Amino acid sequence: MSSETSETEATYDVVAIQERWRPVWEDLDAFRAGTAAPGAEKRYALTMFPYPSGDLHMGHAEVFALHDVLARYWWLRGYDVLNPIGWDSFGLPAENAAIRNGSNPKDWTYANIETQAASIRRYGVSFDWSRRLHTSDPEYYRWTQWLFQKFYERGLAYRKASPVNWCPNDQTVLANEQVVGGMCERCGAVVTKRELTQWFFKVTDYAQRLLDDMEGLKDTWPERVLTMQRNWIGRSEGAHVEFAIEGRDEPVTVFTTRPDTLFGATFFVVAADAALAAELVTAEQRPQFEAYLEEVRRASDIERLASDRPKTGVFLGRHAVNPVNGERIGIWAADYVLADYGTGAIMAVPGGDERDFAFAQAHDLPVVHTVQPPADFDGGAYTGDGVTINSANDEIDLNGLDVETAKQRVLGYLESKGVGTGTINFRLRDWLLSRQRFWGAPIPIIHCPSCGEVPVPQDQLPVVLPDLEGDELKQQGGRSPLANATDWVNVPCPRCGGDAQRDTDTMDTFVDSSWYFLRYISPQDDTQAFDPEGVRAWMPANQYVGGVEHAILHLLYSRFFTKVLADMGMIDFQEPFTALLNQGQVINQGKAMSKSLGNGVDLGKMIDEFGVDAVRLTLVFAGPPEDDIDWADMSPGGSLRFLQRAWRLAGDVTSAPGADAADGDRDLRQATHRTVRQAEELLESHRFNVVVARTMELVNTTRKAIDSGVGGADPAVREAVEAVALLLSLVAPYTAEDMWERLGHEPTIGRATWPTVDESLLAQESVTAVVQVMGKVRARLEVSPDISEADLQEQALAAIAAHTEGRAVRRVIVRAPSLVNVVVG
RNA sequence: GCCCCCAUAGCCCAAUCGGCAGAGGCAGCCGACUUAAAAUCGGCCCAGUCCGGGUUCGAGCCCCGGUGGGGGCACCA
Repeated sequence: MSSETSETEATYDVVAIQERWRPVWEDLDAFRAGTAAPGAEKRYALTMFPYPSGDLHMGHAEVFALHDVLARYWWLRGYDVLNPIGWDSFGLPAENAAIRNGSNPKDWTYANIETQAASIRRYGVSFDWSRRLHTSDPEYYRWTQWLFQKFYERGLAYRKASPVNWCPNDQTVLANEQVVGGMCERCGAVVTKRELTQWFFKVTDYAQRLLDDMEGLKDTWPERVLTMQRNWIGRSEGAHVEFAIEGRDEPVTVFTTRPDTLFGATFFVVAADAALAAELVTAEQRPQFEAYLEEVRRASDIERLASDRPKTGVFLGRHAVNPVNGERIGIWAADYVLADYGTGAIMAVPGGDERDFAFAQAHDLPVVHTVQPPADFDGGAYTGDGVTINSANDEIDLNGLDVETAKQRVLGYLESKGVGTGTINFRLRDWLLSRQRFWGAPIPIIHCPSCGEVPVPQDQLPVVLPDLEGDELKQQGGRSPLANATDWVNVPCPRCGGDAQRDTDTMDTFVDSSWYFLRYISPQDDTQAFDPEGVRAWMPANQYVGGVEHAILHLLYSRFFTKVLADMGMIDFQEPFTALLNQGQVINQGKAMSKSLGNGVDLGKMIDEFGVDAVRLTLVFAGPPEDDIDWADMSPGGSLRFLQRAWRLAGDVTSAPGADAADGDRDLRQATHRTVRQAEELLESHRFNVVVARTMELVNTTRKAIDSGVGGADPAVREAVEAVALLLSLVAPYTAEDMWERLGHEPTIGRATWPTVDESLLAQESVTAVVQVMGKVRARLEVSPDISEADLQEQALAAIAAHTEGRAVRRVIVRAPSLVNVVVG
C-alpha cells in the first residue's frame, strides 16, 4: 500500500535521514579549510588524532562530539576553519597482532584505519578530509626522520649508555614518562632496569622554558595539566657542594636544597647502583657491598618506591671531609639515593631531613640539629623554618640566622672557597626515544666502523621499513626485529663507502605525534616537513581537545618540539596549543569500561538503536565537557525524543524562506534572540551542555507559540525554528540538515550563517523586582528596567507597609531594578 | 603523608557581581488520544544547596573547620 505522507504526518526517520545526507555531504565537501569568505579570520580546531586500535569507541564519540561543536560554530560565525583528521598509526598493538596471526602490521593498521574512517564519516564530524595523514606512511615518517636529523645536527639527539627502563612484556625500553609507579604505562608489566646504549632527545635543555612558558597558558589550559607538568619538570633550587674524598684526587659533588644545614652533615651517601659506589668501596668492604648491590638490583622499582620501607645500606670503608668543619664523615652506599638524580651522591643531614634521619637511626649515626626546633618538637628531623644553630667555624657564623639568610650566607662562603655554587636541578630527564620494536619510524643513522654515527643523507630519506611479517617480527636477545633483516641492515657507509649497518631501533611513537599538527597544514608537500607560510597563517592551534591521559607525555613533547623548531627559525611561536580542553571519560555504572568487567558500551550498537545525532546529543548534554559521563545515568532515548520534537517544528513553518520577521510575534522573537545571545556566551566558555538546554527551551517555547495562536505562518516562527536548526547543527547535524531542507534551504546548514542578534529585542519591557523584609521575600513589583533607585524604594516601601508597621525602618538596600531589602529594627 | 578539584530534587545537571534556589533532561504520578498498548501531547509531584561555625542587610556562591567522592604528587636530597 503506497500512500502520500503529508507534511504534518511526516515521521522522523533517523536512519533515513543519515543515509540521505551522508553522501550529499561527501559530495559537497563543505568543510575544506580556505573556503571561507576572503579575509576571514582563521581558526585551527585540533583534536587528538586516534590510534587505529579497532573501531571507534565511546571515548572517541565524546571527544569528536565536543570538538565538533566548536569547529561547526566557528564555520557558522564566518571563520576560516582548519579541522583536520589523521591517524597516529605506528605502535605496538599492530605488531603484536601481526606476530599473533602471522601477518603484516601494515595490513592490520590500515584495515583498522579504514574502519575508523568510515565510522567517523558516519558520525558526521566536520573534518577536512583532504588533509588526512597517517604517521606510518613513508611520506609522513620521511619528515619525522628529517626532524630527527635536524635535532641531531643541533646536538639535541644523542646516544649514551645508561641504566634504562625495560619492559619485559613489550620487550623494549621506555621513556621515564611511560613508567607509572614502576609499571609500564602501556601494558602494566613491572619495569626493570637495563644498562643499554640508547638514543635521547635533550629535553632537559628546555626544562626552564617549558616551565616558564606555562605562565602564558594558565587561563586557557586546565590547571591540573599545568600542575602535572610542573611536578614532572620538578625544578628545585639549591647548591652543588664539593666534598674532598680521602684517598681520591677528585672531590665528589653533591646537590642539596639545604646548603644552610651543611654543618649538620654527619655522613655521606652514594647511590648503590651508581658507578661511584663501586669505585669508592675499599677492598675490605667490597664483599658486603657486592652483596648489597645484588640485593638492590633484585628489588623492583615498585619495592623501592614504597616510602615506608627500612633504610638499608652498607658502609664503603672510606670517608669524606665536610668542607665547613673539616669533619671526617663516613661514606655509605644506599638505595634511597637515586643514581640518576642530581649527582647520585648526597650529604646526609639527619637533623634536617626525614630520610637521612631514618638512615641514621637504622645505622646508629650521629644527629646534629642546625635549625632550632620549636620547644614542643618531638620528632627526629626538623625540616621547618627557624633559627640556625651549631653552624660556625673560624671564618663563618650562621648561628642566629633564619634558613633563607643562612643559605645565602653559606653559599657566598662556599663560592669564595671554590667548593660550592648555587645551582638549579630538574627532575626532568632526557627523553629516551629509541625502541627495540619494528612498527615505528626507523632511526635514520648508519653505524660505520670507521666513521661512527653517520646520518642517512637527506636525499635518501625516508629510510623505509622492510616488509617483515609474522615470526620475523619477533625479537632476539632484546634487539629490534629490524636486526633480523640483514639485507636491510647492511649498507655502505654514506661517508666512506665501507661496510656499515643501519641503526635497527625505531622511534617512540610520541615522536611522530609531536609535530603532526604542523603537517596537517601541508600534508601532501613532498619538498618540506611543513609549509612555513601556512604554519604562520594557522598556528598555534586555537583549541586542542583531547584526553587528560596525555597531560605529560604528548603535550610536554609537543611543547618541546615547538620550542626547538622555533630555535631553528622554522616557526615563530613558542607554544603549539593556545587553549586546551580535556574531556572527561565515558564510564559505565561508576567504573571505567573494560572487557574484564563486561561493562563496555558498544558505540555502534548505540548508533544503530538511537542514531548518530541522539548519541552525540546525549554526550554533549550529559554535563560540563570536562566531567566524566556515566552512561548508565544517560538516556539516549530522551535525546532522540527531543530531536524528534525539534524536527517536527520545521513542518509547522508555512512562511516562505526569507520572510521578514520584523512584524512577527514579539515574545517569540525575544525568546529567539535571547537564546542566540546566551548560546554565543555559553559556547565561548565551553558550557555546551547548557547550550543544549537553552535550545530545548526554545523548542518548547516555539511549540507553545505555534499551538497557542501565533500559528505557523508567523515569520517569527520561521525565525525561531531556523535558530533551533542552527543551534542544533552544532550537535545533531543530520537532524539539523533535514530541518534546513524542510525550511526551504539548500545544503549545507554547516556552512549557513549564524543568526544576527537584534539588540533591541534583548531589552526587557519590565522586570520583576523582589521586595524583601529582613531577607524574606514579602512582595513583588513589575517595574521598568531603568527605574531609579529612589522610585523603586518608594514603591517597595509602600508595597510592604503592612510588614513594617510599628517597626522602625533602619536601612533600605536598593539594587535597582531587581531587588529591595528592608532592614527593620 | 602533601597538594588540587568537587558535593544543589530519586538520577544527570542549571543558577552573570553575593540578591526570588530551578533553566533543561531522565525517572515517577495524573490526564488526553486509543478497542488496548506503544508513541505523542498536556499537567503535576519533588531539594533549601554534605555537616558545623563565621563574614554580610542578604551566602549554593566568600572565609575557617570537618565528612564524603575524584584526581595529582610521593625516598628527587
